[in-house]
Amino acid sequence: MSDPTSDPVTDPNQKSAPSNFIRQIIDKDLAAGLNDGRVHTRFPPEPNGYLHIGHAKSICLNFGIARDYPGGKCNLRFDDTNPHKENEEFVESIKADVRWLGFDWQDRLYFASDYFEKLYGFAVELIEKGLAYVCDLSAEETREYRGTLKAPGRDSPYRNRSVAENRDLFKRMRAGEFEDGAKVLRARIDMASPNINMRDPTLYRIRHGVVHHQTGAEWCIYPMYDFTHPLSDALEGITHSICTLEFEDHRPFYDWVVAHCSAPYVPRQYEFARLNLQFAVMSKRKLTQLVAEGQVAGWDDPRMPTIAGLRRRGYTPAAIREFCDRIGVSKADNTVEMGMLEACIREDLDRNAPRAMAVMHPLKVVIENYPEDQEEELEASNHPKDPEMGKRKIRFTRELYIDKEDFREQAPNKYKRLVSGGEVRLRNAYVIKAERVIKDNDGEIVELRCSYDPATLGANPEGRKVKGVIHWVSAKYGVRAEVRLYDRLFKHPNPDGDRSVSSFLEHLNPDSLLVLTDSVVESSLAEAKPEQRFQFEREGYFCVDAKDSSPERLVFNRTVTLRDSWAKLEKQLG
RNA sequence: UGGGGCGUCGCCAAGCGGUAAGGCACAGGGUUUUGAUCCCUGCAUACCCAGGUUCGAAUCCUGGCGCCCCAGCCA
Repeated sequence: MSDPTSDPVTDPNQKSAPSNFIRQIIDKDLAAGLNDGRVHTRFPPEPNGYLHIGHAKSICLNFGIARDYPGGKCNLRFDDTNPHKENEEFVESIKADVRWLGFDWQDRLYFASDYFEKLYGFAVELIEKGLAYVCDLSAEETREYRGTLKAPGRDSPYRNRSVAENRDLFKRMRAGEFEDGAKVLRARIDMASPNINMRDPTLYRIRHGVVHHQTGAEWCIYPMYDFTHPLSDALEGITHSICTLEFEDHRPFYDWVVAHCSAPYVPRQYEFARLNLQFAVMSKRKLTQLVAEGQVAGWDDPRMPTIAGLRRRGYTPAAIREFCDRIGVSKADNTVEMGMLEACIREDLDRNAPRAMAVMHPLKVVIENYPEDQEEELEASNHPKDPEMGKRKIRFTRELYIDKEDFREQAPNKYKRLVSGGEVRLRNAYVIKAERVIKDNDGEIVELRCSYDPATLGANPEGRKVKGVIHWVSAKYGVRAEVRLYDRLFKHPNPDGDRSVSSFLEHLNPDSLLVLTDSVVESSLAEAKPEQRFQFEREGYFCVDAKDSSPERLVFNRTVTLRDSWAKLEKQLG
């Protein structure tokens, strides 16, 4: 426990993932002696946004396969063919997130833009073979000529240009002789194909005036994804090119490209179902919108389903990996419940987070029979089941705070906390009894006067049973802190699937963030460092905010609450 | 009146012709100085529907039904 890297749950290299249909395909390929026994995958993000939990599924799949098969490799390759939407910040965030998740691309960091020159060569090859042509149709005309889902398209009037003319025109496209949109290079396949992706898809478009984050102003023509991807895979010797279901009907073109260009290798594409999470949106367009409109504080806002957001929320890499293992990989559309993700982080943090006490809504308690000048240093264990996590000191004083939620003047019999005239155990300390309630002019309870039983430290009281245990913090030694209580960002389980509203934004949960500025935490937390995680007993798991917390002003983010059977019970009681 | 996929418990998901794994959730019970954790127990005579093949079908065949994706010079 002292060395987190020795924990099989924490170390991605010590636990192999459950099998799935893709691994079965690899097993068969290996058994058949394909690919010289190699297993080589790649994770190919476009750097046009931050990675989210859906990407984590793909990362765990691809890097997980590389990890679990002997000699397996997984490349990190940026699919950077559309400079208009991409930038270096996204490149860096993606690298950081993949690393943080615990995966390593070693020396295989690639960019599709690394291959621009080779890609150009392959395009020329297609032209030479009469399999590609320069088309002057406008975007709108191209759409018209394409036909519809049910009706075939028509051949472009430029479809039968000579090889020489195509070669010349394409060269001049590259040289910058034509304006944006004036010409494109298209594959010459079949305008009547029932598969729209085979109706002479665009290979290259002209884009002047954009600075590519990797290639600068070197190019004014950029290859399309469908052309770039299979060739990048081929160039890297990828054996299994794994992508999501929506690319399934692009596969014929993927195979066409590899077959007709003299690529050094024939990779195969396989598709799996992308992840949907309840009460979240996963499309990059929508996540970008949330950030751009300031609906959240940024890509790493703890309410975002991004890797950076989950990290800031307090999720661990191990929990996210575990989640990805548990949800599995299949081809069936799926929407996973939040409870699944929460179960994973609770499981990790229950085992690994040290305990501490923090009072969210402080209510002052004065223990009248505790001498004014007295104080004690008590011991509390950092984990109820793991003695190796050690103990810490906590200060007990005459004045302390408990949570407002833990006291009621009267309450149903099931209520196990403090009530007027009743007793309760202060965790790691004494049993106290509520003697008097002090209220302000509005009738609000502002203070409790209590007595304590000195014989109950580490011992049960004689002759009576104390049902409840509540947490507390010394008023004298406790440290004020800001606590941010996060909840789901949306109040609808499927915010972007509801056609009855004009925008998914209407489903935003107005209570997704509740900031508590007057919380008090035990003094041992004063030194807590950014990203350190704790269980605040009886409340939940919290982590020190990586950006806003400082020794002068501690800020804790709630990762997830503890399971709360009392809340359920109370609801049933009405 | 196109093409490509998918339909097994509330949510994921095994199953690959021999008689329905597992996880999450849920419900009961036990332990507990966290109403947490942990530990037991329960939870699909049933696999979208209907036919058929077979000694035997969630698995094979036929026909339906439902859902998802595709008409960017995005990925």
